Amino acid sequence: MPRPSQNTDQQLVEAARDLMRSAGISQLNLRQVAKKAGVNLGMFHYHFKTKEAFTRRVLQETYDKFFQEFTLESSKDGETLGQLRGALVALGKFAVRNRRMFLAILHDVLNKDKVVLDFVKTNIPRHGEVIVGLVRKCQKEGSLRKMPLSSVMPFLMGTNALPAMMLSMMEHLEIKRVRFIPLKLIAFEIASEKAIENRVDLALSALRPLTIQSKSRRGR
Amino acid sequence: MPRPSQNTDQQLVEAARDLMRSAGISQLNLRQVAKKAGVNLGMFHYHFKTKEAFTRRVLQETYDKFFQEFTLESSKDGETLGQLRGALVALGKFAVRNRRMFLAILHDVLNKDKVVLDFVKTNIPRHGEVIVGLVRKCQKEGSLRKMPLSSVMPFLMGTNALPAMMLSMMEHLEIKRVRFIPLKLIAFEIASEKAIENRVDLALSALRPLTIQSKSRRGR
DNA sequence: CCAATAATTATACGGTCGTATAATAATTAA
DNA sequence: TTAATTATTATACGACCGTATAATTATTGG
Repeated sequence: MPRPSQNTDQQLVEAARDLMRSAGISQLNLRQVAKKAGVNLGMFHYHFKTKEAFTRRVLQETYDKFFQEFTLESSKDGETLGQLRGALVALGKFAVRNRRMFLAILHDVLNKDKVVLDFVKTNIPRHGEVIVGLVRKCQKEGSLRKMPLSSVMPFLMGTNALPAMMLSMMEHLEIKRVRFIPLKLIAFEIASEKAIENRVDLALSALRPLTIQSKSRRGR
Repeated sequence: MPRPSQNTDQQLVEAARDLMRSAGISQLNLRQVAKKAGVNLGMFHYHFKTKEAFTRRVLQETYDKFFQEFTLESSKDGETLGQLRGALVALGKFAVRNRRMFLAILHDVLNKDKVVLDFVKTNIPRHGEVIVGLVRKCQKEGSLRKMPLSSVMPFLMGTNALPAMMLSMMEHLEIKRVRFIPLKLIAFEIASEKAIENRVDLALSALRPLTIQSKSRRGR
């Protein structure tokens, strides 16, 4: 018996997600969103009351799937070092492939958005624990040198996370070339599977025992 | 014969630099800056005309001090590998010490703040070039393995940049502990000079020639 | 002391933004 | 057809921000 809804709430959310990709959630402009969605400005108050509630819903829909998508299921068989390598490569590939999303998350984290914060706080540790466990096991087995985790972990995490972020940021800023080299080429060299694996091997080789210095396992 | 200046321009710049550290340039509020400086709002227009001109000056003064430090520490004499190590350590210390500001700048970059973007685009390459030059020289001299720069550079840059960023972000989010370990302790282990040097040595050792595997130079 | 000059203050203009609300439109059960 | 209910529109309020300006203050050479 009421007037039927035209799902303006969903239209607004989707328009916002589009705009978010280029500008970030922090500088989302409600009038702009409404215009893009072809929906009246007043619908924000009708559906969501406040901007915070609205952005919460936008972020919810954006990040929900993203975080569930990635699970570090390390294969239980093989050497522990090989397992660690596999986990790091998987993490690296995921980071590189979803680099734009990572940058967006970073952006939202810096804006102290509560929704994103909750996601990050619950999801990052989960993956971290897997890596930590494997590193410890390797250290006990002697395949990695004994070093404090506070040194090892940031080092390992940085090997692929930072290249992915740097690349994503350059793309974000639409930088055309670095040192006269086209970004496209650099992107390939940074984001290729081989490059990701190489960086992991590079990092692991640095952590191996000093006595038996050798290349860490190569090839896929 | 005129009324003497109370250097309100400088007071404003310094107040802004303080505020910038916590929130970044992009969300700098002129009324807030004026209040912190104890200077009248109108002085902005008197001294700088526009906000953009003001933030440009703020950034300039902030950066100039940094660059002086960097060039000083990375141009000492000795082996090329030692120079590279010095430059990386200087950069690392710099990144770790000013991690809060780095995060703020990152925030501004993501917000596509025009002033900050101009700055980053013109100044970051300068630091990169120094490192690139040293890496190449090391590779020619044989103290580093020959590898494509596109692999080496992100790897080297990541060793200290990411730990610094991770730490700063955790502080930013007021995370109290990681894996039951107080953040203060972790901060010390990540940000100490020794830790910074260790990470550089770790990274460099991974890049050394495979035949003559040895620890990269230690000590300060 | 006075005129000239530069620095500082108080205040407001115009714009943008999130929010709010009264009026109106569309639908269906009765 | 009408009453009831929900959705949508047009519009405005109030706060904030960068910018602008007229008035006021402090200083010094003549």
